[in-house]
Amino acid sequence: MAETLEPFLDLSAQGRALLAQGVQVKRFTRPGTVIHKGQQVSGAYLVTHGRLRVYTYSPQGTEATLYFIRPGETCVLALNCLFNDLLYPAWVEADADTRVAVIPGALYRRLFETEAGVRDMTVKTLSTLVFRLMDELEQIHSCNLDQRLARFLLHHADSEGKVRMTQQQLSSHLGTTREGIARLMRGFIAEGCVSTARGVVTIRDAEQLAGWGDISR
Amino acid sequence: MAETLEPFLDLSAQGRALLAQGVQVKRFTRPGTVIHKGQQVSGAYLVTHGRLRVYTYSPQGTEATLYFIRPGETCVLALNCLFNDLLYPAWVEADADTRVAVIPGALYRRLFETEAGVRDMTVKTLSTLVFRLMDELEQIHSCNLDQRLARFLLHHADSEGKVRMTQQQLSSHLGTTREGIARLMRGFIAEGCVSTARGVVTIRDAEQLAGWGDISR
DNA sequence: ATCGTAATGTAACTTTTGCTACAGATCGCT
DNA sequence: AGCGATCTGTAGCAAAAGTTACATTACGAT
Repeated sequence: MAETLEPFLDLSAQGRALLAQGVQVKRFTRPGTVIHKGQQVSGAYLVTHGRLRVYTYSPQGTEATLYFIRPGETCVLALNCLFNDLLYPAWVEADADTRVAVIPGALYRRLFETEAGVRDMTVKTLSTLVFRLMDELEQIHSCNLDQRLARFLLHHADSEGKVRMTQQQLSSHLGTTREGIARLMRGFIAEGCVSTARGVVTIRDAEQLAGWGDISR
Repeated sequence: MAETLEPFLDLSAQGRALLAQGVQVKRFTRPGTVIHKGQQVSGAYLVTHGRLRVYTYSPQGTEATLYFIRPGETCVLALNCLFNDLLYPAWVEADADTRVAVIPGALYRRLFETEAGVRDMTVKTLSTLVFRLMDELEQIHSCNLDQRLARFLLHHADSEGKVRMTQQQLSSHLGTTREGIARLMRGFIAEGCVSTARGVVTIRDAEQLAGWGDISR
């Protein structure tokens, strides 16, 4: 079980032994809640398979996805809570069938002290998130929704230029409404940048989409 | 010189010796640029006196303050850049006469490996920022400007309930325009929450300001 | 004391976004 | 094939915030 974590942590022999003792592997299926807001965090969460989704609710009740955690990634918020003795500030649910390795808090702290690999991973993870969040903030107050959506689509398209998400999901990601997304899509479609179908957006002209807002409209 | 850093870092004897060798103290006066965007980061910046201001420009040319660094705090972005070999993603200027201890990158990394105090400080600093940023993001898509301004004022008032900033500065902090701030102030003043003068906002009724948006208007 | 500069106050207008309310389309299931 | 559920498309109105433009007020320096 613990072997799957190796590639991410790069541990010494002692570290591996310690880890093997303490890790618990948990499984979650499709729409399963992993952590509630305000919950005590029991340890570091390392996703090995599947995907977790971290989100909050706005006072109006709409939810906004903060980010996903893919295999090999940890939940940074949980790390934060561990190191600062805080309660978890958001919700987490399984976005697919997911396996998570939970490293109990005390063990994680011990590993952090002794294992350079764990330290590196921790700092890198935190740093990456800081940059992601700052970028997000900058975008929010320097771009309009259309530019943010364009960027989001380009960023999340697969190799065939398809983004397999419903407009509802897109809107939660951008913290806006479904109607808003539909309206923007209409604009994109009118210019031939994009075509839509149920649950899929297909990028037709990435160039133009990337330059959206610089030129027309 | 290095002694002023002690309280923040809590070092062993070796650590102190190492630090004493390598630290440089730099001084900056009032409107002095400390770091440019895209610059290589030479080390960790620890402010001992005065205040630094970290900000970015939006494409429209308006600047938005990200945060301040007060005595005892370090520049998290610089830490980030150090650990991930990135270029600095914003601008920094001295907001007052400021003294900064610069711990060169290599030295900082060495201290990080050997000194628990430095590790703690690093992780705590990063974590704190992550929370601050997330809170900011959440606020942005769940509060209107009036609520954000109210909160900002309450948060930044001194012991006499005064916030010594121009409306221009307030607007950069919230990523909006000066006129917007003036408009909101008018609302606050009308309700008697606040009074304004050149360069100062004085909170008259903190209770009401805190509950802004829940009740009236 | 006066003059220039920076800060504030105001107002009308425009754009963007959110909200409400449907209508139509697509999918899976029985 | 029929039905319900989910997803998408549209439209109109309201609220929020940005834009432009200018008047007024405080401060500081000479």
